[in-house]
Order: sequence, then C-alpha cells, then structure tokens
Amino acid sequence: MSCREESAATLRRAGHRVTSAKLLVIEALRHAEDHLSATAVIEQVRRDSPHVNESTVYRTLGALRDSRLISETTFGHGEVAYEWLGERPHHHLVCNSCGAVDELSDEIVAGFAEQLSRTHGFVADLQHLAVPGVCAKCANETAGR
Amino acid sequence: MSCREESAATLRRAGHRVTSAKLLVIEALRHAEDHLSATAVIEQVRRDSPHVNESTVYRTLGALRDSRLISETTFGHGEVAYEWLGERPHHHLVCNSCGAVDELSDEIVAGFAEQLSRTHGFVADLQHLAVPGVCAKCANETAGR
DNA sequence: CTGACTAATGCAACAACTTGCAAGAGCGAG
DNA sequence: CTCGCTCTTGCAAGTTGTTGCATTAGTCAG
Repeated sequence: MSCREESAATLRRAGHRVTSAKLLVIEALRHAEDHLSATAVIEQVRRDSPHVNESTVYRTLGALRDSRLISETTFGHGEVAYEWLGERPHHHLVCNSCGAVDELSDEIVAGFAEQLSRTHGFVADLQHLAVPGVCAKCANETAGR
Repeated sequence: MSCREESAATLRRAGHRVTSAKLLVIEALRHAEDHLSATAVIEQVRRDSPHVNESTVYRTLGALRDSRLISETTFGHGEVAYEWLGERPHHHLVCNSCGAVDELSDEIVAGFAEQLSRTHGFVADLQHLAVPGVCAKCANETAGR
C-alpha cells in the first residue's frame, strides 16, 4: 500500500472523509517525523497545493488531534507543536536551558498514571506529555560552575 | 501588613518594580483563589482601573510567571489559566468528561520527577501540572452503562 | 531631596488562531 | 451511475495574545 493510500485508510478508519486537504496535512506530519508548528504545516501543505486555506489546516489539525492521529503539545511557552502518532505512545523531556527535546518512553509515565488511578481513582490520559526541566548536560554545567 | 503591602514586598523580593498595574494583577489573582483566564484578569483589573492597557496585563502575567509568583496552565484545549502560587506546590486533575478540576498534592508528582532524575538525569520542573483524564465519578458512570 | 538610569506602560500594528456562513465535495443508498 | 445528505472548505470577520517604539515613572546613588 502506498503511503498515500495508507493515510487515506487511516482517515477512513477514524471516521473522516478522505479529502486532499486532510491527506496533505497528514503527509506533511508523517514525512517530517518530527514536531511541526501549525505555521510550518501550513507552509508545507501550500508547497504542494497553494490554494489550501489556512483555516482548513487549523481545523484539520484539531480534528486529527481529537481522533488521536496526531498529538498537540505545548513546549515551553508559546508555540504549539504537532506530531504524527505512529506506533507506541511516547513523551518528551524539554530542556528550558538549551532547548533540547529528548524522548521519554511510556513506562515511567504509565507508572505515574497508575499511581493516580490507585490513589485518586483518576484515569489519566497521558498520551503525549511534555515535561519541562533541565537536561543532564545543562544541569552538570551549572553545577560545575 | 496589609494585603497590598504584602504583594508589594513580594514583587520587590522578586526583583520587580512596584507599580499599580502589577499590584492590581496580583490582587486579582490572590483574591480569586482560583484559576482565572487572562481575559478575566483584564476584566477584574479594569473594574478598579479602567485605563490599564490589556497588553500590560499580558506582559505582567508573563513576568510574574517567569518569577514563579503565579502559574500558567493549559486546561484541555484552548484557554490559558493563571493562578496565584501561595504556599506549597500543587497540581490538578482535569476531567475531560465533566470538566471537574481536582487538586493533587505534590507527593506523587515529586516521585515521578525523582524517577526522571534517576533514569534520565533530567531535573524536571513540575511546579504546576494539569493532568487530563477521566475522574473517578465519570469513569464509574461509563463502566456502569 | 534631586537627578538619572532603566524597567514598565500605552499605543498601534502585527501574528496566531477561531468562527459563522454559504458553496462545494465525499460517500452510501437506491 | 445518480441523488442527496452531510461533512469540509473557503472566505472574511472576529478573538486572543505579542511586539517595537516612544513616553512615563519607580529606584537608587549622591
């Protein structure tokens, strides 16, 4: 199955209609294999089809997020980043000092969620968490000084 | 010490100049004893001093957040909520189903942060976390059906 | 108390999103 | 294949938050 057909099938499975705008947004995020800002997605989509309206992209991003096909994350203060959610859930460690974004497997986060369930009966929905802080490298440099 | 003098002292300690705009923003948040949206803060500030510019309030909220005097949290998708950070750190459990916001003590979160430190050397800065999910009540109702 | 240095503010333009509405297009029924 | 229901889209106007710059006003040294 081609990449495009796969995207179409995913869309259909999630109850969306298969339109060129949605496909373009999905392709942009899949091929980026990284976080993209809304503006970057618009730019990428327009590289292929300049006529696509920006509000359509915003609406599509919101719809795909609600269907759990992509994640919407706020890194630090300001920008919203979108990312294709492929296989397993994952999370991010964002360094406030150097800006590095590291990946965090789901295990620790899942343990945290389980604790919340045990103690508060709260079923946490942590599919894509961005944890702010200071990375090991920056923490060392600061301590050394 | 009056409430206002206390706010002024807090501002000074954090390296800010004591201005009426900053005091009004702080008082609004302190007396609310709850989360306020940026718009609500502007409204509240203007009830006392209608001449204060909205961009000043936005800038003040940003400055106070950077000084750790207030927290900036995103509940669900959309609005940003500000809250006065009094004593001890605390967090929130936000129900996606009924919208209830419950408080979460820092203990569990601190344990999570410690794990991140042990496994990744990452010093997490989780002073005010909003965990999305489904509260115990809503989870029960769904299960019962 | 006075002057000066610099943070804070107001203003207006800008950037980043959102929303209502009418026109267009996907997709399932027949 | 065609019809029609309804989801999507484009457009334009509206929110919400940000930024550059000139002016105002806290603070602190003297």
